[in-house]
Amino acid sequence: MPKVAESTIRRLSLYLRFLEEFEEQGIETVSSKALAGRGGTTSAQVRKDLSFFGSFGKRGLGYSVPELAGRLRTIIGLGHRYPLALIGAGKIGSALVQHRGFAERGFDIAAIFDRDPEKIGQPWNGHAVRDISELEAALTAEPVEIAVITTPADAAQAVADRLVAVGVKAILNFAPVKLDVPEDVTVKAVNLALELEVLSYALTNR
Amino acid sequence: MPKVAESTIRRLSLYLRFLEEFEEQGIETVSSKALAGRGGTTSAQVRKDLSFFGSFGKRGLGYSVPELAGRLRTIIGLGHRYPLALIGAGKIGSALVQHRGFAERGFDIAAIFDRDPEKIGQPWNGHAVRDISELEAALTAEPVEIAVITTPADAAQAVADRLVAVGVKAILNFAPVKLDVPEDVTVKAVNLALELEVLSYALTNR
DNA sequence: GTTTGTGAAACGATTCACAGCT
DNA sequence: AGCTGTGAATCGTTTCACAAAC
Repeated sequence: MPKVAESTIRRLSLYLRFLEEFEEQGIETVSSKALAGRGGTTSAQVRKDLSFFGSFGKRGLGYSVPELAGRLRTIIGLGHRYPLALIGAGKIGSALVQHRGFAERGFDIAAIFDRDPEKIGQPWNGHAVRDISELEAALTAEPVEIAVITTPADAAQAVADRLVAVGVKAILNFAPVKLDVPEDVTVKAVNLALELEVLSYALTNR
Repeated sequence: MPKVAESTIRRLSLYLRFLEEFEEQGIETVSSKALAGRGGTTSAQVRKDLSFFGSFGKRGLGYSVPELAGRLRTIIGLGHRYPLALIGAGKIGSALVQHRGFAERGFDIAAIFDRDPEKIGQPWNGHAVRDISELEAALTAEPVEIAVITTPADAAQAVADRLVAVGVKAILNFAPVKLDVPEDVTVKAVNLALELEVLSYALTNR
């Protein structure tokens, strides 16, 4: 398996989106230049990104839109749907559950856990909220590979430990703490206030 | 003004958080090693990051916690609060409005706009939703530097154009499209499905 | 003639290692 | 003795440029 930078993978995901748009429009063939123009990159970058995984184009012609889309789905691992566990039935959790973009891209929220007795058992955005104490039982019966943590910061590490114990291998973490996990578990952190601080810096330094 | 990588700015924001924790604990002085251990980096990285902006430490001793925190606030531009305009009173918007982390870090949602007549004028998470047609008038009367776009993809570029026209200089964009803006306007994109796809890739390639 | 695929070159970020203060 | 600040070395990513394929 080639060792590839995350920035490359992110661009591949974007290329896939563009290819799907081209597919809808019935466009059969696309050049690296056209793909690059659609996102904010260069044709050389597109070709280099793809070259890590193989050679999918025809010289002089470009890439077959459906073929390249299929290849990218395979590379990224989108050949099947992913059930997700969501821990934390709060504001962000609610937004994610309702978020159309997840299901559209193959990610289904399959189980929701919270600690708050007022929420447990209640219907919530069309799902039932389960008691966090059932986490082990539920995720043993129906395992997931990916979990999303939207708990407060002080609960996140304990939740992560329990997820890892039941075999979760990837975590999307919205809690503003660095999670400590075994190295075969992948964590992606999303920190919204941090993004605003980057904007603040940009505003300040002009 | 030094030209500094975004990755450096992101780490500075994290260092500031850690310093604030140390401050609460009454810790007076901290070494680059201690700051590094708290986030996931190295002491050399911490010192290099700070060195772009000056020399704030004492050799043999480390950094004064309150002083360094103050310096970082100045560098990042957190010396004052930022009013934000939010465009799109949907699920993600709702989560952001309620999100404690924004206000905690100095960002206040000051105006919310939507296109949906059912939402306009309604109280919504403690704020009033205004008609998007009032955007120019409202943001001229009370300008903001930073706006957050949570509209559907197909509305985002038009909204961005209007924001730029009323002087917005930084945009946090949750719509899954690349925004085209003048080069003096900074855009940060947040694409949640993309983060899951990065996890999918990691799961697939082991 | 056009566009890919890819080594080589350029660029950028991180890590090293040590001189210089306290 | 301990820890910072920083030039130099290393490592990784992007861009260039061109031969090969169609």
